[in-house]
Amino acid sequence: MSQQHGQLLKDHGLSVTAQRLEIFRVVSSNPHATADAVLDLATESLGSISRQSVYDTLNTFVEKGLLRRIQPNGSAALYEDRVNDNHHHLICRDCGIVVDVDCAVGYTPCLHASNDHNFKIDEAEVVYWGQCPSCTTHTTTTTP
Amino acid sequence: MSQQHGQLLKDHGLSVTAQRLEIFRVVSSNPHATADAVLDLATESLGSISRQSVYDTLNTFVEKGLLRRIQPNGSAALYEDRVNDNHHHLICRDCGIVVDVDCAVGYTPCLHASNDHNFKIDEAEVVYWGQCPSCTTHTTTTTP
DNA sequence: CCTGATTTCTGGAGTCAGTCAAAATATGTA
DNA sequence: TACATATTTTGACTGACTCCAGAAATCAGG
Repeated sequence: MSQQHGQLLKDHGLSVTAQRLEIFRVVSSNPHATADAVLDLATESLGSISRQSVYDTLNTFVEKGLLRRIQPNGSAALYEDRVNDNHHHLICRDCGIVVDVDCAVGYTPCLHASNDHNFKIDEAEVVYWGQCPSCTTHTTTTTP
Repeated sequence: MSQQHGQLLKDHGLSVTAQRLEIFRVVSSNPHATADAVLDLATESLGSISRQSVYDTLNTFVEKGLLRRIQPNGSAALYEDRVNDNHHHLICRDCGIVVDVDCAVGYTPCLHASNDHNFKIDEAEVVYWGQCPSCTTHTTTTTP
């Protein structure tokens, strides 16, 4: 498993280090984790790792396409390892929880704008905003 | 014109102030402006206005449905006054320009997630990322 | 196993987007 | 015009990064 991750890093021209392997592992097993959460989790298992390394590594991974970064409503950035399917996100306006949803129709319909204005479009970002089940029940009315 | 805006504010139960009128005017004539841009522009024409008022007013307007807020991945929130049609956005990764696009199919198809996880979805925000025509010609390769 | 290159650590400074709380001021209605 | 309410100002403050730079540690190729 780490074996595979190591290979993945090499394939992307990155040297293999304990920190990188661990960060990748943490994000894989904790989708939608913040940088801070990654720092905590990696510190736990690794003994210690610097905040700077976490940010550096996360950024490198996003650049190389190993991870995907999502940044909802002003909250901290979240990282996930599902990079090769085009799935979208459902975000609760109240508690901020993020849930994956597969692409509405399956065949990336969202990649086609009605008029592309001659842009070279490479990604369609879709965010569904709403209220999650638990926030719905907690608040009888909307916002008091 | 400001006359109309004043009425609009009253219709939504808001008192009419110079700041609000100006902020509304600025957003109307500068669609996709950030809060900071609004602050700058309003300061220019008004002489002075506080950062706080800009944020307060923008939030109030969004709540009242006078403005729409879009929050693309990784950028500051943008504001626009087209609130009654469901249109989407095209953003250039290089220069950051934002262009409106009408909804792909016309009948808000994006409002249906493949699985809504019992969320009460109230909005689907779609952002197409790519490279605008002028940035495409300026850069022969991607990023040097 | 050596060596050069890459990565990590440390710690501090700086930025950006947005928020807080209390005091000062303006608005609109009686 | 007075007054209660709504709005704005002020200025500090927060969280989440980002950048810097030098030293230490680690990695990978020969």
